[in-house]
Parts: sequence; C-alpha cells; structure tokens
Amino acid sequence: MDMRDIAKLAGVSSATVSRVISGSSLVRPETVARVRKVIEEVKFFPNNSATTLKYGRSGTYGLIIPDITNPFFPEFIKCFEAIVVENDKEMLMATTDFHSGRMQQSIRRMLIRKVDGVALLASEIETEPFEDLIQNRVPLVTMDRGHTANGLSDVAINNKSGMDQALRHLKEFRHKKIGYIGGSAGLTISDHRVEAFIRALKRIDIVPRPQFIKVGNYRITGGVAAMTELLSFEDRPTAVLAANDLTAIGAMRAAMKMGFSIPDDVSIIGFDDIEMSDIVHPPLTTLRLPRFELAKAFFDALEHLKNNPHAQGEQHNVKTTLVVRESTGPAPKRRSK
Amino acid sequence: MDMRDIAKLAGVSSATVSRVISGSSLVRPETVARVRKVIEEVKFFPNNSATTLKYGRSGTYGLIIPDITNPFFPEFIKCFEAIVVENDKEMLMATTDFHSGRMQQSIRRMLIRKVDGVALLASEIETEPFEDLIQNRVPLVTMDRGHTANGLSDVAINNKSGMDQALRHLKEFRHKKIGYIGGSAGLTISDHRVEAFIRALKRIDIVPRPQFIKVGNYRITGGVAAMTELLSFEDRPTAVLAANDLTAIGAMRAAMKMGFSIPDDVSIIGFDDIEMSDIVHPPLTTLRLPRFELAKAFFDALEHLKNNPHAQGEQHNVKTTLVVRESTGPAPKRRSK
DNA sequence: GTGAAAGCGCTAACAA
DNA sequence: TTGTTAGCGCTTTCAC
Repeated sequence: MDMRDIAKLAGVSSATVSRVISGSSLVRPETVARVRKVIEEVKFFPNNSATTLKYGRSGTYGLIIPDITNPFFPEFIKCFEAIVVENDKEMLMATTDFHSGRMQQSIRRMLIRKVDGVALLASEIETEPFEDLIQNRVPLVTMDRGHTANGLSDVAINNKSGMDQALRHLKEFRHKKIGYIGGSAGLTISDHRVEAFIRALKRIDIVPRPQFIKVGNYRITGGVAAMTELLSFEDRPTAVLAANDLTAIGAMRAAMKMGFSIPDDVSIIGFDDIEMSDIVHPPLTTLRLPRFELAKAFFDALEHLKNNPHAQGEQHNVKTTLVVRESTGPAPKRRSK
Repeated sequence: MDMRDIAKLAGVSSATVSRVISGSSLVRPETVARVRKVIEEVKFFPNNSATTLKYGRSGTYGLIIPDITNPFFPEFIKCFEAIVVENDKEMLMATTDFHSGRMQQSIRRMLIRKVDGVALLASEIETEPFEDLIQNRVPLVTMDRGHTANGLSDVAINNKSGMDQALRHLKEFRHKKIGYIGGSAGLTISDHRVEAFIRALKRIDIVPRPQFIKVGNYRITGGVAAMTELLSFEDRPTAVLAANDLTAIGAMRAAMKMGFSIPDDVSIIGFDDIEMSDIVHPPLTTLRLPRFELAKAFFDALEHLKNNPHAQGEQHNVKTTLVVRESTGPAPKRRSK
C-alpha cells in the first residue's frame, strides 16, 4: 500500500497525495478531503524510509546516555522523547554503559540510521569517537564539556552557582570540614565538578583538603565505598557533597551503617534530585537539575545546528537549584565517638 | 558518499561493494580486501534507509513501555537493547505514560518506521490500537495477556507459581489475613494478577476478603494510598502483597508513617525486584522477575514471528522467584493496634 | 490545481 | 567472479 494506491483510489496522482500528506496549500480543498478520506479508510501510513532516502535526513535525533539504570536518565529520556515526538521527529536511544566499545557502536548506529543530530550525555574523555560524527557533518550537542565548534554545541550545567548555593547552605550551618565524592575519574563532567567544588570552597574561605575529595562511580556502591573511607578518618568531614544522588544515597547508607546519624553527625547533599531522593530516609537535600529544561536545551540546540549547518556551535546553560530536605543540618558541636 | 563512490575508488561496481558489505562469499578475497580498504579509508557507512526501502523491513524492533520512570523498565530496556544490538538490529523505544493517546501515537511511530515487530509491555484493556499492527502484518508480542493469534505471541509471567511461593512463605509465618494492592484497574495485567492472587489464596485455604484487595497505580503514591486504607481497618491484614515493588515501597512508607513496624506489625511482599528494593529499609522481600530472560523471551518471540509470517503465535512463560529479605516475618501474635 | 517523471542509495535477478 | 539494471516509495521540479 503506497501513495500510488491511494492516488488511484482517490482518482488523483501520487504527487497530489504527497502534497496532501505534507499539508501543502496548493491543493484544492475538495481534493484534500477526498484524499484524506481514502487515507483514513485504508489506514495508510507513509513509508518513512522513502522520505529519508529522498531527503538524506531521517527526522531522528540520537540520544546517547551512559547508564539508563541511573534514575536521572529515564526522567531525562522521558522529557526528551516527549519533546521530540511532539515536534514530529523520532528519537534513537543508545546506552554506552560507560564502555568505549559500546560508545563506538552507538555512534555507528546513529550514522547508519542517518540521524539529524546527536545528544551526547555520556562524555568520555576520549574525543575520538566524535570524529566520525563531525566528519559526517552530524550536529552534535554534548553535556558539560564546555567546548563548542562548527556543528558542535554544548549544554553546560552551571556548576558554579549550584556549588555556591550548596556551600552557602552548609556554611549557614557552620560546617567547616566539607568532603566531596565525585564521579568516575577521567570523565570530563566529573572533573569539571571537582574543580567547581574546589573553587566554590575557596570562595567561602575554606581551604580544600585533598584527602576529603574522593572518587566514586555515579552509583550507590561508589558512594558507600567513598563515604566509608571519609568517615574512618580521625578528623572527618561534617558534611559531604556527592556528584549525584545515587552516590549521596550510598553515602547515607554507609554513614548509617557505621552508626552515624544524618544530619546530626554528617550532612549530605546530592545532585540531580531524582524521584528517589524524596523517598529515602532522611529525604535528601540536593541540587536539582531540571530535566525538562535540560531536554529542551538539547533539543533546541540540535534544531539550531541542523537548520544552520555552517553555524558555529553555541554554549547553553542550565541552572541547578538547591532543594533543602532533611539530610543537612547544623554541624555537630563536638566530636561524637 | 554512497556505494557507487566506493565502487569507483576500488575499481569495481556498486554491486560488488554491496556484496562485500553483506559478506557474500561470491567475491574474490583480493577484491574483498581492496573494497574493505577503501571503506575503511573513507569511513563509509551504508545508508540504512535505502536498504529498508528496498526490503520493506527495517531491522528494527519496537518496544512500547508504559512508564520509563518505574525502575523495572530501564533495567528491562537495557537488556533488550543489548540483545537487539548484538544481533545487528535496532530498537525503537516509545513510552505511553499509561495514556491511550500516547499509545496510538507510539504505534503510529512503529508503523511509519516500518519496524519488524513490536514488543508491547504496556497492555491496556483496549485491543483497538493493536488492530493497526495486526492489519499491517507487524509481528506483535505482548506481556501477560495470555492470548495468541496469527502473528501475535505472548510472554506470560507465571503468576501462579510466584503467588504460590509468596503465599507459602507467608503461611509459614502463620499469616492468615493477607491483603493485596493491585495495579491500575482495567489493565489486563493487573486483573490477571488479582485473579492469580485469589486463586493462590484459596489454594492455601484462606478465604479471600474483598475489602483486603485494593487497587493501586504501579507507583509509590498508589501504594501509600492503598496501604493507608488497609491499615485503618479495625481488623486489618497482617501481610500485604503488592503488584510491583514501587507499590510495595509506598505501602512500607505508609505503614511506617502510621507507626507500624515492618515486619513486626505487617509483612510486605513486592514484585519485580528492582535494584531499589535492596536499598530501602527494611530491604524488601519480593518476587523477582528476571529482566534478561524476559527480554530474551520477547526477542526470540519476535524473531520467530518475523521468520514465520504465517505461523500461529506462541505462548511463552517466564518464572518468578521469591527473594526473601527483611520486610516479611512472623504474623503478630495479638493485636497491637 | 494537478500530473509526469527523475532520482535518493541499495539489492538481487540476470547477463556476461 | 563481477557488472548492469530495475525498482523499493516518496518528493519535487517542470509542464500542462
């Protein structure tokens, strides 16, 4: 069943059917009605691959994420999918699992399916895989790499203001010894966040202590491991910032398991504000990263690059806001234990 | 850059290039090598839409899920994506958000993109949306609808054995008053599970009490609401089964908020075994639904239908296993109000 | 306002 | 073993 069949049934040519479907204004209303009726009756669906072949563009945006198991990403995907579909486009999702082989493969999938652009939320240190995308003139929007180029835009998370909010909050509670549990070492996003943390610390006149800065893995296990180390110091932090909520939740578990109470002995602040953070005990104070805004920023950036193939990429910005719940409180007066 | 370009560079015809790419054995090894070299050099990616157009099949399987925010689904998607990609196919994911308009739209997306089959994990009561799929001879594999037909297979979750395990476990703890919090009313999956619950109850000689059977929404909120009702009865259940883990977690929260302790006052059993269930307090006893097996069952069923277009659909089965953690314990000896 | 026809890139039947 | 060619379904220019 193709447009020619519809054309025959409606007594017109396939060109007219095409025009009706694409909503061209050049067709007489009666003709439109007649064609529409036939389309309805036989439940005709145009074959997208023909259009893609003809145009060289598929109307699909690729989305590459590291770990769909981290609740932040499903929430993001949901928003991104909604925006994409609402704009009559399609989404092609790929997961890398933090694995560079899977990353290569994902990019290959994008290229083969002729996506109109790629939103890359899994920034690895290696830029090599991007090359193929750039070389094939596929618009690319990265997250928090702070680097733009021709056909390459970036959506940055405003770490500075977020960190400032978090640290100001802790300062009001008189915390002086503040730790940080980062993401995986070597990923640019996590490096950026560590740096932002150190600078923000200095801004509130606290001298950063290297031993208070630990690396995690963006998962609960990483938070558990890092927090266990932090709390076994004789001179331990009274507050800890985590690179994401999962890490923070792991940190909370570790602290509680070691007999510390939250927030009386240690305050903990997460990052993302996943749904779960409101459910754990105590509910987690966290820097909320607004998914919808973020998804919209990616989509807009992609559209812009697609429609302006020779334009320089743009640097976008999404702000976080501090959501104060119950995992933060006044610094302990004296050492307990 | 297309196959003709490669052909020219390699001094062969485009047909030969095609043969090399598809791994035909008819090409002389030296020719293969020469063509491969050119492909490597210019980093050529075949245009999938041309193949799709030619074949009428896209090498893509659709996956329709209700709610990517429920942690079970990301875990499932991850497995399904891995299997699909490993088999050199593609996955097209769509979320319905339990909304029938989104369902229609998702199916439309599948049809337009010429998917080779659809895995439908969001079974609504209405069969109407499927019609388009069936009519267009798109293989369809549903979850737990227990109905097969031409080009329609089903993967059932063995509710019977799961329920039996759960109830036997509770019986050993001398529970007599057992409640159930289902999914959304009207969805066939949840109806099936309620029925399975009632039958399993009878099998251990407990007379089901209608007021102990509540409806939820597959989310935490539903569990909270239903559990609050269940526990406000004078004569309240001492154990509750939930339709999924999120519901069970909501139930736990409600119970704890009302001052009941788990499992001393009420035992709770979930369903799915999402990662979170091991993290909540107390860790949740639950019926584990193995994602990888489930994903594999869907994939195999799809492949089978695709390769045997005129075959009758098959009924597959996936078994659950009871994971005993700390949310279940002996029934309270006497009323603790 | 509508139709005819070329061509997007690939594959497979057929020819050589 | 390799090449030639028709055609998958759609869009769009050009002609009417």
